[in-house]
Amino acid sequence: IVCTFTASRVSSFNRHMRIHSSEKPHMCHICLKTFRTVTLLRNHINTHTGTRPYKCVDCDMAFVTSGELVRHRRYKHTHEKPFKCSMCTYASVEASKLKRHVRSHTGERPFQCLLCSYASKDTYKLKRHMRTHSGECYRPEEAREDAGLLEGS
DNA sequence: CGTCTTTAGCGCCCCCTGCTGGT
DNA sequence: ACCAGCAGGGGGCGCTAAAGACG
Repeated sequence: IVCTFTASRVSSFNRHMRIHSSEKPHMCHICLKTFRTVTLLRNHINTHTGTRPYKCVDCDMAFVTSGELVRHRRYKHTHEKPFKCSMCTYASVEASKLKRHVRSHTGERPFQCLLCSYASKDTYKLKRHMRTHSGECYRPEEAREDAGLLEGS
């Protein structure tokens, strides 16, 4: 594996290289999940305890991380939308939302249903679609065969 | 070097809307 | 006409991980 990291400092490079190891020395005493840094662990424990140190000054919402607060403020208060679509006037608070939006231009449908020919532009639409397969008389093998997805059949 | 902050990303859920087929 | 089911587009938040910044 060739690591293309281009950090200017050796210390940053050394830290980066640690992500290639599975070393996660900091364990949550509640759920036993482990984390690479104490900061990550602290944030995680806050999700257990309900501690939300980052409070919005314009409403009563509060968040575990500063990033969540910034995003909330963009959505609800500042309406800053840094991610602009190059093909229309759409703009979004989050990059992932822009990515999802762009698929409405390109028609790309990366999320294929394994049981029929339907494919979705985002993960949740596929999940929602899957509910239509969960009715009575549902037989996955038959459905896969119908979709031409069973090998040797 | 360790910690805090910022940025990036995935996931989950919900809402509104339009289409379609059954009644 | 009305309604239910379904998919498209999008808003908002939960949480984790990596990189940047700093004492």
